Amino acid sequence: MSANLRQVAERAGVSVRTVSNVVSGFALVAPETRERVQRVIDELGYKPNAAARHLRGGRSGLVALVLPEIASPYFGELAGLLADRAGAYAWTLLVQQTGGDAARERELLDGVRSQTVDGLIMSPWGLSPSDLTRRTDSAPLVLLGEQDAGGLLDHVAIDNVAAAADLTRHLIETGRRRIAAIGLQPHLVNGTAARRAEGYHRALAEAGLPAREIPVRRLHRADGAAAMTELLESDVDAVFCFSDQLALGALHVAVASGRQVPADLAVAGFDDIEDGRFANPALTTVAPDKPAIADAALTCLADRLANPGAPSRRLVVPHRLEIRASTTGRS
Amino acid sequence: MSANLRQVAERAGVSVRTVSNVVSGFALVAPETRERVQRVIDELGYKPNAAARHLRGGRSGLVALVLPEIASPYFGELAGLLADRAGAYAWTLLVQQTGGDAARERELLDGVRSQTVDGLIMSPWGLSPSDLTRRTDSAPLVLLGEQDAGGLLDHVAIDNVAAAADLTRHLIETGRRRIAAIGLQPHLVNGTAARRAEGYHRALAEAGLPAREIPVRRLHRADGAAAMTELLESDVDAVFCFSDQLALGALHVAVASGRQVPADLAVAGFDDIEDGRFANPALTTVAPDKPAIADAALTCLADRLANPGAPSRRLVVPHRLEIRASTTGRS
DNA sequence: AACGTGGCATGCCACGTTGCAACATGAGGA
DNA sequence: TCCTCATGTTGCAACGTGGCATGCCACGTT
Repeated sequence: MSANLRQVAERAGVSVRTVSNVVSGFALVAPETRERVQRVIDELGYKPNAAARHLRGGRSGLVALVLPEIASPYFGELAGLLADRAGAYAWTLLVQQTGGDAARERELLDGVRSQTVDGLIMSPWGLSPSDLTRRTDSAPLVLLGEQDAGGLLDHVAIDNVAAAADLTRHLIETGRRRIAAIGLQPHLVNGTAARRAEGYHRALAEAGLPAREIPVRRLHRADGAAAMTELLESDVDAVFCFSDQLALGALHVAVASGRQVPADLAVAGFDDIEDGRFANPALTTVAPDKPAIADAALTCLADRLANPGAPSRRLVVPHRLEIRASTTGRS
Repeated sequence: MSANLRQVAERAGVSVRTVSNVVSGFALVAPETRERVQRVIDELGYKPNAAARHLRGGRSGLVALVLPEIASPYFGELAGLLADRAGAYAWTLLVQQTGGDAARERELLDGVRSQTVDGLIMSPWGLSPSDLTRRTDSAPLVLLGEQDAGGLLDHVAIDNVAAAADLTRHLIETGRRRIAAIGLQPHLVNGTAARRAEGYHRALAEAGLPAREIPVRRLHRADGAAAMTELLESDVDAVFCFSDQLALGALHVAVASGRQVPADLAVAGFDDIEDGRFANPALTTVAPDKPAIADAALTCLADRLANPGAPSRRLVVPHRLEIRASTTGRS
């Protein structure tokens, strides 16, 4: 059991209030008093009680990161960046997994634990815009990924349409003509996959090429592998997967079944997860600026907390194409 | 701003205490009173205030997961399992990254945020046993991975010596004779790599084969790639990496430089991360029972919380060998 | 000598909850 | 009739902190 303000105060021969002033460092305290109190603080190993501060001040210093699954490399990398950078805002990150389940997302959005946190950073999959805007909880919320919530909520995303079009154009430039896309999720409300599909279609239309789409249930490697197995029977010469995980699953099946990548078949992904850089062959992908996403999300949350009434913002973060061996053949 | 007990009490015409009884569900409350109060609770959307509960009861419902980096697939997968299972204990997971830095680990071990949490689950890299036992904070602590803390702390691990020996024997059985190991971290106090090295040496000694060790700074793919680059000049016919990430980096370099895996060179890892299953070729590895690790850690923490004075335990979790194409050639 | 000023220090209170002990009520037994 | 007991219900106190208003003192000014 750690010491409290009262014990420090008694031992230092000052009032509780003065110790509080020393601890928070703000108010007027005579240098010698401050020093004496500080000595007692060190002696007793006093640490401010977070629960009391939270109750008194209304801030917990916690931010919830709500995402489908932390084990997914893209979210893992993002979580790492967020956790590191949260320190600059005196925040600690708390992880909530939803599995992409709409009911669970709604529950987390609106309460249970949300009283505990100063804000939420969320990547919703199953929630509709109306779910998002209808929420009753008042904790600031920043969305990751594209969510059309009628411009009523803060969110941070890359330009998915442009990115997908860029990547598709790259495939066309390397001579591919029968380019399939893996990764539409018709059962989800989440707009991200739809945006990427839009970019894919746009680039194909420009070049007068046909589209071919394979929907998936989830974005795991196994889904990419299953989709690729299906595609092996057709004569596609390129596959654009809407996530690197899908692409790695597809790549595995393609290579394992004897296809030459990229000679026979180009494979490209999205997200620039570390696995892709070390895949065989290395995976061409769209690389969102993840540090920028993390910074934007935290800054946005901090701004919202400081100014709850401000108009909501849509922050667009840069991305770039990472051309690697899986589409160009140079290793 | 959410309603509090007092407002519910006033509206329901009962005392604050009775509402509290209804909310916590335990004490004696007449069915009709309970129903009336419950109606008001729903009406006002009352949610218990976590800060006040924490202050009053001393429990926050938070458990800190302290690890080197959440973006590392092994830790990411483990964090996902822990986050999911924590719900069964009414816990929420909070993530703290150390980067493997000893000073940061010590800081997290002993305070700052630890007042906030009911317990810590930690995977230390840089801390010595004496650092671990010398800590002043009283929050229950469970260590992940092998840590020789003089038997004074709870920890959960697989039998790393046996696992490494098993894997090395598998390599020998497939005809390998010049087996290198990548992954010793001489600069770290962390005992895990040393245990794996011990198993590796033991199996080699049994077969009368020579050892060859390449130390690394970290366990990232890039480190495995660098180590493999070094090894390419020698004539090893198998590489045992102490993590799948190292192995994937090594595999990438080996394949990219034209080696036939597994014909010319077998590559094996440790951890059974998902990437390895979909690598080209798929990666042979030691698969710790991760769900069991997560369960053991949480149970252990809960037990310790219930009974702070109990003797500390070392929980050994099962593992198994996952033989895949990177060592056997069957894909 | 009286007054004003500014630097320090303090006491009181409230944040929302739950443990504890006490109290009200009505039923049942001596 | 009185006492006991079980069932419901209640008020008080305390967890540790920070905002607010005020008190105190020394010093400089009028």
